[in-house]
Amino acid sequence: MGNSPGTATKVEDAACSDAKTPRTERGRRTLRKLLDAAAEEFGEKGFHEASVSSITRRAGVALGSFYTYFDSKDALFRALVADMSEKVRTSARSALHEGMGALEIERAALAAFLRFAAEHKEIYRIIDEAEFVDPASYRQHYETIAARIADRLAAGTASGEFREGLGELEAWALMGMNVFVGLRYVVWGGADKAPEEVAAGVNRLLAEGMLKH
Amino acid sequence: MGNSPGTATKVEDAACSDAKTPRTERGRRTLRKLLDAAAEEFGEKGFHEASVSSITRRAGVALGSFYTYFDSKDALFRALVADMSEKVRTSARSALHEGMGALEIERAALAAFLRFAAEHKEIYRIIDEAEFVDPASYRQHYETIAARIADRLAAGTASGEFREGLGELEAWALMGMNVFVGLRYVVWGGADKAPEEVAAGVNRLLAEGMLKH
DNA sequence: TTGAAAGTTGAACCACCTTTCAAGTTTAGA
DNA sequence: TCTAAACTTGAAAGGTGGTTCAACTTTCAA
Repeated sequence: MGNSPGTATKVEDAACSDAKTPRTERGRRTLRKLLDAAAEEFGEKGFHEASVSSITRRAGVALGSFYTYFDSKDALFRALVADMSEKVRTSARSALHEGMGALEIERAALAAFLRFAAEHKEIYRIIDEAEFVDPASYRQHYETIAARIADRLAAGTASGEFREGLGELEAWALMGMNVFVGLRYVVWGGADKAPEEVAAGVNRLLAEGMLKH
Repeated sequence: MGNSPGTATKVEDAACSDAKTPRTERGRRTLRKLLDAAAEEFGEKGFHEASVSSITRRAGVALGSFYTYFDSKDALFRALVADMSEKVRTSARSALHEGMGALEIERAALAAFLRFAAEHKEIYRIIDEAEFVDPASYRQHYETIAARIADRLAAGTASGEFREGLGELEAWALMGMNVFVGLRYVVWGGADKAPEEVAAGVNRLLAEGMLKH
């Protein structure tokens, strides 16, 4: 998965809520192998088709070792959702810089999300399946993102760039656009459109709407 | 489920692709009981938590009878997805009338979809789960709807109401908005906002965008 | 009325997978 | 070096639930 040291730490942090924290270097390596194997396995097969034995086989550890680190298959999935959810938020935030205009911020956040999704197509399947495996995290994932978008919209209104009346509804609408164009042009691909092109198109819709003139 | 005769026929039609068509009146009644029970069961529990025996119990028929009508649990689910997908499209189309403006059409279509979702909250879970159980129908469902939206946008441009440059990307963005506001304000509810209010908010975003003035 | 086709029934079969466990190996610190 | 804790191992327990099947009942047309 090619983690930078920074994000690697994050994975372990997020996972620790459900994982039994390893105390040795060997333990940390095994936990990491399990998490990486699980991300691949769940991404390819989905939760129910994926099996613990197949995950341990992929990770190259014994079946029984799994239960040294996780209480259950469910617990592993929850740890993964928490981790992916955190990564999505981080990727968008890292694209924002001082001095950007409100509209520019929305374009940059979407472009960053799309680039992230291109490298981690599993997120869609993992987040989507959380609706069934772990509804609470599913809901929290989207509510957290919507809240962050709503904050950005309010800031845009405060700075005089956005009109009045942009609230939760508009945040959800924007989030829905972003998720769906990511599904269509990044996950389903077809190399149809580049992330920047998609982000620009959505941005224009946000700025001008659809009416003539 | 309170089917009008029209939609009831549709259910059977859609299901027939996978179901073994019953030849007697009694058979048609049993098939219908199974489909209705399955919609409830899958909606409440999701595909994997739902069990064939629980569906037949709910329908009041013997376990073995299930296999008179469907080859497998998967086949039943596919029949249900086809049916639900058709119903969603029908509900939006039925809200459109002659002489409506292009923007008005979008508002009416969204409002109709939201009202439909309010009465059939199962659609979200069933369509969403198709991503894992039957990926081809999942994809087809959204591609079909996006194509229909794109047609409406093109018509709006042709009539001079919408600007140039509205294509597939904008159709997917619009669809994403509609799906997500439906999830937030209808499926998750909270009686927070009425369908018409949601549709009006999204419509304004479509018309004016977010910029000041 | 009658018999062949359609439909019903539920116990049993079976394949699959999560989880446990007791015995063995490695690690880390004193 | 030595030992207690951490970690590993894979066979097997235990459960679940989809699917089959052979005996039985109902329907329908001739």
